Amino acid sequence: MIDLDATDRALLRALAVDASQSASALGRRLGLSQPATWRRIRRLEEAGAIKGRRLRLNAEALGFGVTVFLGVKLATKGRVSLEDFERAVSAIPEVQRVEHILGLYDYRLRVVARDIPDFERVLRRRIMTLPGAGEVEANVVLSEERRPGPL
Amino acid sequence: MIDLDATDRALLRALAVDASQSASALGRRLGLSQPATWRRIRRLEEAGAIKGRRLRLNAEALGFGVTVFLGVKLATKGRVSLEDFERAVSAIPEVQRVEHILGLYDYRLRVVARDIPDFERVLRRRIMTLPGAGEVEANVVLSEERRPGPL
DNA sequence: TGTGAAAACATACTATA
DNA sequence: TATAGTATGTTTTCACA
Repeated sequence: MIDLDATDRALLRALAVDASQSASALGRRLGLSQPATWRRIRRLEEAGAIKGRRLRLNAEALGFGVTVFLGVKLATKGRVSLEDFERAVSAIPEVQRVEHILGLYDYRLRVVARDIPDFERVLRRRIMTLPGAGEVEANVVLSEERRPGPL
Repeated sequence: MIDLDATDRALLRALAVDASQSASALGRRLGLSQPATWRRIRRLEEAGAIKGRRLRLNAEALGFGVTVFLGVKLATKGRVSLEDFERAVSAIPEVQRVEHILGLYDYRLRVVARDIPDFERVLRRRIMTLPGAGEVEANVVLSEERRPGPL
């Protein structure tokens, strides 16, 4: 585990909200020079605290208006079946996230589709045919809010 | 809805995986000049296809080893109670995502905590006391894979 | 689209605690 | 030893012809 001082935490908090801020702008707000800020960011990357930068896409604007969470229960739960399931599910482009969880369902999948008929196609042709897939529960996402998290 | 040509889609796909690529490096791979690449990215931002850039943090390395999904059923479901609930839940720093969904539960919350005792504290002091919160189901996340999604 | 100024990144070197 | 600052080269961004 990496331990951070207050400045590192402030940096991560600021970058978690908007990663397209310059080191000099960030440093100015924290009372740090541009190279000092840059070095801290680099150190956090090397230490593994920062895994990378991702684009936040607007799925709706790109024609993917339907997001659904699927709870999937496996019929058989050996080590092999988990790996088979994960491999097969990773090959479905509409699956945006695969969560292996503890509870009533074994996996939670975040699936993005153009519309409801498109989602039905994915569900019937892709999800229901997954190796080992048993019971499936679907939850349509009405709205969603992302927050920076603790720190 | 924005419509994209094949080059735009290739750009978004590449940036969705790693947003810290320069316009010149991206353009080189796509057979595009640096300014042309840069202008396309800018156009996609202005059109709203790109909402921003986020940092991918390593929660475990930062001492937040426990991620739990909570399904929350509201006791009363008027318009006011939804807004009250959402406002109150947004004030909890450990809540990383709030999903309003259709199904057995009304909301799904992604909660990040340092460890299980820390999670219990959040659950008892913060979640159970939310206005209108009824039944709560918890699913500990064992592992997780993020994928670029369709496009 | 290509060019060039302005900005940001990245590194060397020095100072300070 | 660890992290700050100043100075400076390099790359990227971004506007304009």
